Amino acid sequence: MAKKELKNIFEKFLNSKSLFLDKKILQSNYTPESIIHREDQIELVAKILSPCLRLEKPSNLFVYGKTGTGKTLTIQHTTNQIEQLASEKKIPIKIIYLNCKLKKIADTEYRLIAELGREFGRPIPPTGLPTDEVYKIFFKAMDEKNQIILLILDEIDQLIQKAGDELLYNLTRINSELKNAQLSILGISNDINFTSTLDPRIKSSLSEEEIVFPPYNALQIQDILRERAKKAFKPGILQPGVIEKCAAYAAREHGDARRALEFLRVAGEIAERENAETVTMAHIDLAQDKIEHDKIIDLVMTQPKQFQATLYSIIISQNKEQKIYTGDIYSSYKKICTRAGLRPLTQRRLSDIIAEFDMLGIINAKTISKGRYGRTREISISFEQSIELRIKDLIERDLGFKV
DNA sequence: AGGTATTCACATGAAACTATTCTCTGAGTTAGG
DNA sequence: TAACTCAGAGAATAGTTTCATGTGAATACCTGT
Repeated sequence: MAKKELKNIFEKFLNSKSLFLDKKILQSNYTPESIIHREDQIELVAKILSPCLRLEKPSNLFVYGKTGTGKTLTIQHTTNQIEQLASEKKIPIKIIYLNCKLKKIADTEYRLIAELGREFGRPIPPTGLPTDEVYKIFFKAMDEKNQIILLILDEIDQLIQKAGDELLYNLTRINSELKNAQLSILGISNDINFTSTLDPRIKSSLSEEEIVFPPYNALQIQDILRERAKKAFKPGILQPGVIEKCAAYAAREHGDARRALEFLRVAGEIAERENAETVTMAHIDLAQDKIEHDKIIDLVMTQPKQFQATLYSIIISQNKEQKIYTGDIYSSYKKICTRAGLRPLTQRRLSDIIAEFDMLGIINAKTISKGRYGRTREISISFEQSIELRIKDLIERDLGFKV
C-alpha cells in the first residue's frame, strides 16, 4: 500500500468526527456506578455478607443466573463497597475474586490454591511443587492473623468440571482447622443444575444461601442500554428504535445484557467507519452479522492444526447431499493429514474432537443408530455458506495448501 | 406374523503414556581463607 | 569451608494412545400358526 494512501486513511479518521463520547462504557469489562434492575439482589447479597463487618463469618453463598444477567457485576459492586468500608474502619477483611474460567490462572486445583497463596504474597511456582505443599503454604498464610476471607469463585462450574468436587470439600472444611482466620465461599455459576452434580455434603455446606438472578426482560435491557448509551454516545446519534431493536435481539437470547451492549457498540463502530451521522437500524443488523461471524472465525482460527484439519475434512465431505458420519470424516481426515504433513491422530481422538466442535456449536453432531449398520454421529455444519467458504480458505492457508 | 438374538460401527470411559515446564535436593566442583 | 553448578528425581498439565466396554435399532433367525 502506498504511503500516501495510508496517510489519507489516518487523516480521514482524524477529520471524521467520532460518534462516541466514551466507548469504554459499552465494553464488557466496564463497571457502571449504578446497577439498575438489580436492586433486590444487591440488597440480598449485602444482607448475607454484612456479618463480616462484625468479624463474623458470613454464610457461604451461591449465585446462579444465565450469562449477562449481572451476577458478576452485582457481586463485585457489593464486595467493593464492603472492601471500602472495611479499609475505612480498619476491619480485617480480605476479598479475593477469582475467575475459574481463565486458563492458566485458576482452572485446576493446584492453580487455584497457588493463586490464593499468591494473593497472600507468597510466591508459588506454576509447577514443580506437590499440591499438598501448596495447600500448606496457603493455609499458613491465611491463618497468620485474625481476619475474614471472602473467596469469590466466578464460573465455579468450569472449575469443578475439570478439577472434581474434592477441592470444594477441602475448602469448605478448611474453616474447622483455622485458628484465627475464617473463610467464606461465594460461588457464581451460569449453570442452574450445577449443584445437583455435587456431593450432597458439599452442596449443603456450600449453598447455605442461594440467590437466583432471573434474565432481564426486553424493557429492562432497554433501560440499561439507554443509561449507558447516554454516556457512551454523543447526543442525538442513535436513531429512534435502535435501542429497542438491540434489546429485542438480546431478549431473544435469554436476556443477555452483555450481548445487547456489544450489539450497540459494534453497530456504533460500523456506523463510524461508514462515516454515517447516526446509528440506524440497518447498522444493528450489520452488527449482528459481524459479531456472529467474527466469533466463529476467531474460534476456528485459534484452534490447533489437528482441529482445523478435522473441520476442513468435515467441510469438504459435506457438500454432497447425503449425510456424513464419523467414519467418512476419519478417512478423509487421514488424507488431509498426509497432505498437510501432520501425523494423523487415532479415531478415538477424532471422535472427541468432533464432540468438542459440537459443544462449541460449530457443527451439529448427533449420535444415531443405523441399526444393523452400526452407531455413529451424523454430522452437519452449522454456519452459513458465505462464512464456510471463508473458513475453508483460511484453513487451507493455515495448513499450507495455499501460499 | 411376531418375537428374540445378532451384529455393526462406532460411542464412551478409564487408565496409562509422552512431552514440556518447573522445583528441589544433594553430590561434586571451585575459589577463597 | 562456603558458595556454586548441575544432573536427577518428582510434580503438574495438556494432549494423546491403548484397552475395554457400551449401545440402539435394522436385520437374521426362529417358532408356532
